[in-house]
Amino acid sequence: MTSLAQKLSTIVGAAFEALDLPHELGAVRVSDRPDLAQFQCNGAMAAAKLARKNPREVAQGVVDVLEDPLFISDNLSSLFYPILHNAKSGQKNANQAITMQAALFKTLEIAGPGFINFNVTDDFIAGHLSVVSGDDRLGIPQSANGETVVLDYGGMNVAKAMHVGHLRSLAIGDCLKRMMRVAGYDALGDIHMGDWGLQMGQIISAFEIAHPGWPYFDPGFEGDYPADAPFSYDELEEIYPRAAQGCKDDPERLDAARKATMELQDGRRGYLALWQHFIDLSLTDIKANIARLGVDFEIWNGEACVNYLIPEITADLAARGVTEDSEGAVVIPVVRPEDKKEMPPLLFKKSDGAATYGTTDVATIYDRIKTYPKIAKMIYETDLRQNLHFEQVFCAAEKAGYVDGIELKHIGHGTVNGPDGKPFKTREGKAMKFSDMVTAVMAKAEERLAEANLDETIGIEERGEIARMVAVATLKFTELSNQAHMDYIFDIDRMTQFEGKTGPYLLYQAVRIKSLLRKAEAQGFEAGETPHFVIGDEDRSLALLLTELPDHFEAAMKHYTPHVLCEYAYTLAQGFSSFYGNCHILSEENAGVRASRLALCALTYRQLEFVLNVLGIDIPERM
RNA sequence: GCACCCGUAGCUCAAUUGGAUAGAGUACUCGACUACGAAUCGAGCGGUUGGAGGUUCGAAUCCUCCCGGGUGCACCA
Repeated sequence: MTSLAQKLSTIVGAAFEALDLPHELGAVRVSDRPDLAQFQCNGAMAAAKLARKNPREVAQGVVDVLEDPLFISDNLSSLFYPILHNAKSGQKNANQAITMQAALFKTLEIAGPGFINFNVTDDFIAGHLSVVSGDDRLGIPQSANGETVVLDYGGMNVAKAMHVGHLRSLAIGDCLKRMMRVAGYDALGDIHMGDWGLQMGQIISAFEIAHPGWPYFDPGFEGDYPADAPFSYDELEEIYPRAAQGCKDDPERLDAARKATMELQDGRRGYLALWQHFIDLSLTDIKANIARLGVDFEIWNGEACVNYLIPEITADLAARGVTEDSEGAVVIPVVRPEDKKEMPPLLFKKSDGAATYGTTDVATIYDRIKTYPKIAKMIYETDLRQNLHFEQVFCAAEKAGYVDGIELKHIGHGTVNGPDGKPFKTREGKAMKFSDMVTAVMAKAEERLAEANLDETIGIEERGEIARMVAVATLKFTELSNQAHMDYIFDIDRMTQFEGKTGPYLLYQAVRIKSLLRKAEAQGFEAGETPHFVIGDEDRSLALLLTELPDHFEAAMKHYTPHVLCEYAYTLAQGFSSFYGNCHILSEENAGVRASRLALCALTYRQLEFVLNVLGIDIPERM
């Protein structure tokens, strides 16, 4: 099963092959001139360039092959089972072949410098949609077979409040994970918390200054440390920026922080106990935040999780001759032979022996390979500014020979700016907290729900849940519909308009279909399991849209670009809304047409639900 | 200094990776709720794709130079 355009590509590709031209040049796609045709193939022009021929002549040659009645029946009839199943196999004759050819193409013509334009018959569209309707995967092929993919996103820091920027990594990473699963991978999200660097030493030593009497700081203490932290998460979150600033201003405090970091990494008991409080408190906060967003992780590792592996890896890297000493530190030179530009070496260990994020990132790759024997990809979703770092880490892992046959991919997102185009700040000049942002959007959604004439049977609880779903749809859809690598303008007022190209629009259309289908059922109308589609002028554009899903999914997979799916979801929702406004569905008197239109609605709903699900957006029953 | 990213309609963004007449949303102006939910639909307005060259049947996309904005270059992550 594939898209309709891919089916056509198979036919046209075979036609190119019949002329000794590359099969791929027969690629057919939805036309970008719908006034001229439904589908187009541009390969004749590329082929003409290769063969140094006139493009229109090449195109004519392809069209001649396609118009040969025997061509399709001889080569490709198996592809068209649904519309051709009336033809008895093994009984091909010229008449029947003509029938098959005519059953596919309504028009077939050459335009401009050598475009081949196609219109297909309504029966062909109908047959295709019947098959799609009967397919659990809606025509999307499975491209993987249970290989493991680890996605590293979120990257929240311990003791540091989540801010608006985390929405980017969370939404994109989670969506990529869902895409990978649909494709057939065993995809695992790793939060990979920032819990092991100098910041930890900074906080520890700040506490040591403030509370020197705590048992965590007594080297001779041998008892049990308190199970609960003697400070709250809010206090922790507040102490961090002060500690960081303190180290900036005072070299002695910085030294103390460095020393504390190293001792923590060395396993000093009291520090570890204190550090565990940081983790516990931070996790509680993080889990509450991501639960509201509907995002989750399978792997709750942090940088610290590979600490025990560092001696082993350090030795291994040295044995492989990958590391070098440099100014007392251990580094990995990472210039690839083919690279022209200079690249600074990866700092693997600081001169005082402490680990950096270079250390833990390389160690994590090593660890994942051992933990997941079927690993095929590691995908990192972080701020774009870490680009160089990941290039270095990936190159180091390659040089060490850890990642043969494994794809390492960094997907960077741009900075979050305010409406003024500068890095986002609240009116008070502070970074907006993630939780405040979600709360604000939810409040707007509640407000909007209060204005709407909602069904009185919707209770306060359901209304709250609907508001949450609308808020999540808003946040994720605005986030995901931008390309990741672009800087991002965060404008909460614009975001909460809930009109036009927004998450709530998609929910609204989906809810409308759901409501319609409920009514249909109540009236005893059914589309049936393998619906028979009747495509008329009012149905055609929606029907054609419904043939496209696999193409968009494939494009999003290939380039790791969720915004392609957002675009399709919106186009489909809009196509439905237009269809809905233009024709009778329940009130259609012709039973066959009515059943077909209901089946179009049902299929639209399934596709919308599917895409929204991949985007991480849930649909309410009503709104 | 070296490297990377960005510049498209007033604003926010697309453009199937080199295809035809550069598309959406928003804002603005009209029009449509006694057929199924108006958070909707239809129509109009809006462009020298930052600029200049080049490559070719064809460029927002590729190459060169320039302008403007942002970012990164080992002991923070």
